[in-house]
Amino acid sequence: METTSAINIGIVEDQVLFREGVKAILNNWDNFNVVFESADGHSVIEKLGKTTVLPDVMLVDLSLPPKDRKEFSGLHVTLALAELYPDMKVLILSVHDDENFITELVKHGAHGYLVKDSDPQELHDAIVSVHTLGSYINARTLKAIQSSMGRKVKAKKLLVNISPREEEILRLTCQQLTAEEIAEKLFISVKTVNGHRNNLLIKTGSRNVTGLVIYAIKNDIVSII
Amino acid sequence: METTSAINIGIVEDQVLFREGVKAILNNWDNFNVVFESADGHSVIEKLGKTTVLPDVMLVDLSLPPKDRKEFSGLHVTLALAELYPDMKVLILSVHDDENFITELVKHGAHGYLVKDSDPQELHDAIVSVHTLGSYINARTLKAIQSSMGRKVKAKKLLVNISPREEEILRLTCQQLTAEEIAEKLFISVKTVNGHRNNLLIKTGSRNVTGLVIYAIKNDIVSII
DNA sequence: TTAAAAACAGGTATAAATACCTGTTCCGCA
DNA sequence: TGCGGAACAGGTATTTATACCTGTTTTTAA
Repeated sequence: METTSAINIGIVEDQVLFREGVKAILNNWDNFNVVFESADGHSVIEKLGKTTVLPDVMLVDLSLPPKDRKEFSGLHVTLALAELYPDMKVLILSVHDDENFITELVKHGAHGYLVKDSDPQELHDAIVSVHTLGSYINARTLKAIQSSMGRKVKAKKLLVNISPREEEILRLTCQQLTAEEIAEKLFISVKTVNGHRNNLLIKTGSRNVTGLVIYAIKNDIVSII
Repeated sequence: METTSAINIGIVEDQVLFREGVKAILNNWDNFNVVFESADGHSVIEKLGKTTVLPDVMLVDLSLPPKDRKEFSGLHVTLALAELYPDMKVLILSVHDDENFITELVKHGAHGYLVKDSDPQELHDAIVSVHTLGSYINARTLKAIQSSMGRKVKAKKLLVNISPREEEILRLTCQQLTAEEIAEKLFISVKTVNGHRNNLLIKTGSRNVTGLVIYAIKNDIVSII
């Protein structure tokens, strides 16, 4: 991957030492210009309005401290930046490697995610990647996204054998149809539908429809998208 | 991003010309070795079993033609590889830039996604990135993932106001507890639990628990992971 | 600082789902 | 080729969920 023209970088980070450290590291590379910095999420939008040189890439600390009572975390900064400056790339820096954290951020418009204990080379790659490719997602982040999307590669194998008829009834059940409605649709008796449902309960180890629905979603029998 | 040691690459692609073309391009770079190739999805697993040098990165054509009647597309190859060779990185090559296609693939274990009309440099970057970082997702792919996750975000905003008590009952309902069990757990009457459930049905526009469970999953009130 | 709204608790019928059965048919396999 | 197993269809009680109410308390906003 080649670094083309200079990249303007902004930093939103409350810890002074960390902020200065990152700045020092970034300035070690010729084509990185730190053109913006802010210590808290609240002032970011305000300060950006007064700036002539907008950052291409904004590094945002996830754990920005809420000012007053109102929450305005890295997530909110991300949301606001995505809304106001759609061309700006947001690269999250965080101490968390919690899957949910990562997924939430990416879902809300972050272009990349990096844990804070990454080495300088990783930071460099992430910035370049975010700038040139439009995103930076490493293996850890991808895994988080996949698991939050309900990747079910493993479970596919453990699938109990659901018969075609049972699957059909499961699918219709997930569409909030009652046994009676399913019976009408399939031209069979309500009792038969309930019979199949009971077999499904046993096969999937569920106690009631709730379990069936969750099973169906987990095993990609129905999609909730 | 620096290319470290040599990368062993496999190609699963039915179009001979395209396969040869990619091979020629890859061989132009010193540290890329094409060690495996296959024209269809079916023979991949079989052939891999007989191979001594396993590919680090497998390029998989998404639109592999189904052999006979049985479907065995790039998706199936991806699933099979993820299952059998968890360390192998799967990089999808596709003519489609359909969001659903991309998301499905990533969900099922692909480590990267690249449209076929990308230039050689992009292919190079993708292979290196998949190999060293464990993933390659460019702006287009990220957008697809985000938008497929995005429905959740929208729904979050349109969220009807579920009261804390209702959310609690919804959560327990999703754990396959009956109204009676929930009542015991919360030290309230079964009638009260049912009252809350009814309010939930109305608020979420559901017909029965099935709808509640799907609502809860869609809105991240419960996790199915 | 009160009205209004919403949360919370509970009640009564009724509809639906669940537990537990029987019998037939169809298919793989030894 | 006929045996075992599973799919499919149906039936009977019983349990559980749903529809539709009333009243009290707590929040919200004008």
